[in-house]
Amino acid sequence: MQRDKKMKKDLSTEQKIKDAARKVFMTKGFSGCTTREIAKSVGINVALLNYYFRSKGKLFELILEAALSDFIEAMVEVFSMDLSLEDKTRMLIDKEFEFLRKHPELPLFIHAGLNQESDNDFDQSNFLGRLHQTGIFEQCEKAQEEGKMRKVNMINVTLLFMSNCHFPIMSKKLICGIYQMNESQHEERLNEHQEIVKEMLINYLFPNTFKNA
Amino acid sequence: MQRDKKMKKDLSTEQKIKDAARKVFMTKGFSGCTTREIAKSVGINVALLNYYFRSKGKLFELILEAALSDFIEAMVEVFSMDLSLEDKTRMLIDKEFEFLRKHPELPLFIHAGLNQESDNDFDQSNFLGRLHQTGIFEQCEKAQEEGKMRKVNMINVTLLFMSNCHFPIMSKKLICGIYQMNESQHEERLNEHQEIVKEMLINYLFPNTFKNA
DNA sequence: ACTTATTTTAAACAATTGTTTAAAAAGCAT
DNA sequence: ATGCTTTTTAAACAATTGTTTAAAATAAGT
Repeated sequence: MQRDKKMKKDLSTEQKIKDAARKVFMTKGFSGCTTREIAKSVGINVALLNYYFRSKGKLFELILEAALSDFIEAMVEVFSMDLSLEDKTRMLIDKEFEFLRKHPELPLFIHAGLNQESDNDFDQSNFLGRLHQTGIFEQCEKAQEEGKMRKVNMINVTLLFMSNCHFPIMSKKLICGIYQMNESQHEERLNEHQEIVKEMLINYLFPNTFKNA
Repeated sequence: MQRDKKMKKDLSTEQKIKDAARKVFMTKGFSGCTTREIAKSVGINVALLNYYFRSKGKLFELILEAALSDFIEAMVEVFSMDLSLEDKTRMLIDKEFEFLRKHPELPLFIHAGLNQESDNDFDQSNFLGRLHQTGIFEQCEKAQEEGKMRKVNMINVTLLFMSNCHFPIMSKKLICGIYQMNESQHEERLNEHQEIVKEMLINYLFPNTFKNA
């Protein structure tokens, strides 16, 4: 009678395992760490890990799904606001940079994690549906018909946002390595980049509002 | 007397190992594969792998370094051409997309690989120096002083290019997962994105040459 | 042909892996 | 306290890991 039957306990152990697993998986990846490492960082026995979650793989899938959900939810939050598309653009980029500064390992973890998994059916959380519910697609479609927004496929719009927000964060080591920068120098570049991306994307997606550089 | 003493042999075994290691490391990452897996894919014994290269780690570093060099070299090639900055921009993006379509695992491999390593001193190949030799920095500086190019730090310029070329490739699984796309649909988005990125970056970096959308 | 150096292999090494088993400890109702 | 369930542990499992050793096969030099 594993869990699932009665769940009255304090939940703290299960949650502590998840937290530790998240931290370890994030920084080292699935095959880059061991179950014992995770257990040790919680202060529990290895067997307890398989007691709560059935296997290392199952635990990983859980963490990965949660990570995906986290960052889709950040988009949903902004899209649900009552703002113009230009303001949503600015807001999304700012929120994304802010969020990713706190969780810089997240993008790389997600992409590497998805590549590790064999099946790509992460439709369980219905991310597309959650995005649709915000009405962002209709808002864009309307703006595009009115000539206020450049007619670009929404998938490409998504790519533009994600490319310019996620990549600068995940490429930290590469960029610092090439340009021989330290942490604070990179931070400075990142801050400037945040403004660059905002201006560039708004200029490109809403060309009528800005006619000058 | 390992290697290094006399190297007259045909080299094919050593190269075959490198090729196989590159392929396996690329798709599965350092800790995602085993030395036996690599050896098997070459058709040799495991010990031979440690005979040519001293350890799994050493072999990995070699592959990673070569991968980094490969993609810096692609940039160097374009920067060395006798073209205007606008043309170099277009050329670089096209070459980058073309190159990455052939090696889609490369960016993720590099970023994940750099995170796995403890020391980030990959200055051995002197990437920055190679970039400087092309004269691209002077060309940009001159254009910026003449008001033909937006005054943006070269590190940010690098980030803009890499973000918009690398990320669309490495995010394939994520984007396909969210938007429920198959291979060919994704390919279509990618082709369109290539044009989008070209126009967007040129509009942003060289605002004088294009005043309209 | 003989000697020497290089390349390749089979086998073993000790350490670590994810997972399971069986028993102990802790909680909880009665 | 007594039973029962849930939580936690220690120990063991078989499989796999990277690496090494010692011997065999091949090539090269004379």
